[in-house]
Formats: sequence, structure tokens, C-alpha cells
Amino acid sequence: MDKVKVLVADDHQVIIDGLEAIISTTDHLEFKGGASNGKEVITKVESQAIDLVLMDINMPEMDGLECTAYLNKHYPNIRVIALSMHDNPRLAKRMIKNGAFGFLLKNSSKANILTAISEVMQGRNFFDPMLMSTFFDADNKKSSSSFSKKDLLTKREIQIIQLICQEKTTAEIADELSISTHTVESHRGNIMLKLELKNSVGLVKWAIQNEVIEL
Amino acid sequence: MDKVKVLVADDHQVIIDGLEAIISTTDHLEFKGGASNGKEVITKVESQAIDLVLMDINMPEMDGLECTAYLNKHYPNIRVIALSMHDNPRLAKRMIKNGAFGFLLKNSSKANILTAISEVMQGRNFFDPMLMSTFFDADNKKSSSSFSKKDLLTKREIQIIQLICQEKTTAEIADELSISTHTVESHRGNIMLKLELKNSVGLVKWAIQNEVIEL
DNA sequence: AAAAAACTAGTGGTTTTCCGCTAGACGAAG
DNA sequence: CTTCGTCTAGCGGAAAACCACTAGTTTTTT
Repeated sequence: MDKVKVLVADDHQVIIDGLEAIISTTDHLEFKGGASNGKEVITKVESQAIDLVLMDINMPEMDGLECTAYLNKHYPNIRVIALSMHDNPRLAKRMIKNGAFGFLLKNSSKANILTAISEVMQGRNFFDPMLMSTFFDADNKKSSSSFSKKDLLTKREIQIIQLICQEKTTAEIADELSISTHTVESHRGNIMLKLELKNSVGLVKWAIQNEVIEL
Repeated sequence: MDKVKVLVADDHQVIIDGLEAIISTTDHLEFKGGASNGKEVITKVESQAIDLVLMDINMPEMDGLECTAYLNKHYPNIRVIALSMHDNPRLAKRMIKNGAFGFLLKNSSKANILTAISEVMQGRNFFDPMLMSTFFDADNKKSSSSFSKKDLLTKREIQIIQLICQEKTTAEIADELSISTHTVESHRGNIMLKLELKNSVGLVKWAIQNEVIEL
């Protein structure tokens, strides 16, 4: 098998240098240069054969998201692994959506980086184990922080919240539960009080964060 | 290193048999029996030393979620890998939250199962690659449908949405942007029209799904 | 059996959102 | 230069949400 030709895109030269060190000292990998933003990446892939791009997300000019989408469309054979400082699941999702095959945190180990590259070149996905933890941790902090405001709510109140979040009006909810609109209003009021919320906009956000509703 | 003592919990004998075959034919693993529900698991770990439990989620009597939580509390040294038929990210999350170190789909390859066991015994997490895909795919279908209603909106409208989602009232938004409340209402109306929404509850959900706001 | 919590229902009023419709000002694109 | 889109602003009115307070009934807990 030929060497894997790797391009590194990051607006910090240190990162590029670090990755170059790792790539150059690995047998089956070939470092093909760096780019400091998305536009440069596109220029480079136009002029030389590239197999894989290690792509930072936050870059000036054209960011990693946009650039990945472009590569995915115009150079579907080029694999992209996203690089990020932050273990933000949402960002990861967006990169994957735009065509990245993997997601690495910048403080990842050399072993991880090499595994990621080989996995991705074999057409599989690779996600940084650290990212996975955050993924699952997201609400752990909240729920483990001894008490959640969720515990203050009764079953009926949870039910009302779910219906509100289904974009139902008070009248519709009352009808569905066969209770008076006054009762629903009463519940709604208690909910707002208990959760210290201003309006139903806040309620929806709370409900999603606390997994009372599915998005 | 000692052999890893594995217990398999599943209410289908076929699954137990299948996993027994895999475990028994692997050098460093030792099959220590099966259990058909959570209660049986607890009885077994009380009477014999167990290192790892392959735990089905859906079981009668005491399900995998409850049982995992129990083990995590009373036998923190016992590792748990969740087994499931369905690649349901939420279920996975809950299992992890309850203390499971890994998540495997039942149709996973032998290689995957063995990797999972060794990773988890080394204190790392392991998630079935299939699950990862679903994780990231979730909203792909929607957003990949070439056009998003987001494109219909103007910058100003996006801005208004963001402020609405910050639980601000029309008056507050008008004040912040130094425009009349009528203008804000006008924008709000246009937004609702363009996105075909019923009320601000739907708006918040749309905004989150389309990443106009962060949760 | 008593107390507490949850669910129910109401009155009465204020604020906010939602809806439709009109219309001027301004900049960009044709 | 005219057209288009956007942003702006207004009017009037209906619907829904929000707030405060009271109070009877049922269920759960002690």
C-alpha cells in the first residue's frame, strides 16, 4: 500500500509542527504540508494528491466546517479528521455531518492520532475517547449534583410540560387530559414558580436540558 | 494476569449460549455463567467473584438499567458492558450514566465484543461503532435535504430568534436593538410565517435543531 | 387518623404573543 | 432607473400566556 498523504490544517503553526513530527516519523504516513485556513486547504488539494486532511475547526477565512463540506462535495475521496480544542459534542456532530470521518481532540495521544488515521483510511469512523465521555457525561454533572429541580416536580407537572413542549395550548392540554383549563393554568404556574422560569421559551430549554422531552 | 471472569445477563438463552461460545474459546476470558434477569445477576455476584458483566438492558424482574446502578453502587469493581438490540442513543446514555463502561449491539462482531471487553477491563470506555453512527446520524436526514428553511431567514430575523430564545420579551428586544416594538413584532410574524410555526415553543425547538442557538 | 402533598377548579386581571394588513426608506441587483 | 428584498413602523384586534390568590378533593405519607 502507498503511503497515506496527509495535509494538516490549523491556524496555529505549533499544532502543524507537532503533527508533522508525528506523521513524518511514522512509516506509512507522508506529511504533505500545512494550511492555516480552509482556502489554503483547497488550493493545496487542487495542486497535489492528498489522501487525508487533519482539519482544525476554528480557522479564519474559511473554517473547518465549511471546508470539510467543500472537500466532501468536490473531493469525496479525501478523508477528513476533525481537530478541536474543545470536546463539544455539537461541534463534533456538525463536522461529521459535513463529511468528517473522525474527531480528535488536540491533546490526544500520539497513539490515538495514529489509530484515528488508520481507522479512517480503512473507511471507518473514529471518535476521540475523551469526546465519548463528554458525550455521555453531558447531563451527569447535573443529575449527580445531588439535586435536580426536576425532583421538585410532580408527575402531572412533568406531563403538562411535555404537552406544552408539543406546542399545545392550554385549552388543548385541558381537553386532552379532561381537566379544566384553570387546572392546567394552575399547574403551569406552579411549574414556572418551581423552576424559576420567565416564560415557556425557558421551559422548553429546561425540558430539553433535563431530558423531560426529546428534541 | 488472571483470566477475566465474565457473567452474561440476558433473558434469551440463545444470546447467553452465543456469548459463552465466544468467551470460552478465548484464552484470557472465563465464562462464569448466565443470568436471565437483574436479580439473578445480583445473586450470582454475591456468591462468586465476577470481573465483568455483559448486561442486556431489557430483562424481566429487574432490568439492566436498575441492575447496573446497583452493581455500580455495591460492587464498583465489577465492570458492566451494556448489550442491546437497538441502537438507541438515549438508552446508551442512561446505561453509561448508571455506570456501564461500554455499549455493544447484539449483532456486533466477535472481534468487537473482544475489543470491548479488553478496553473496558483496562478502564476505558467502548462504544459500538454502529451506535456512534446513529449518534451522529440523528439529524442528518433532515439537514442533508439540500435546503433548510434557515436560508429563508434574513440576518435580522436570525438575530431576533436568538433574542427570543434568550427569554426576552418583544419590548426587551426592541429596546436592545433600538427599534420599535412594532418592528420586532413584524419580524417575529415573518419568522413564524416562513418557518410555519405555531408559537414560540416551536421556535425554540426549531432554533436548537437548526443550531441557530446553543442549548 | 391526621398531616402533607398533589390535583383540581375557580375569579379577575395584566402582559405578551400572535395575526393581518399597510407602507415608507434604503441599498443592491437587474 | 426600476424592481426586489430587507428593515423599519404603524394600527387594531384576538388569543394565549402569565400572575396572584383562594379553596375543595383526592392521594400519599406518617
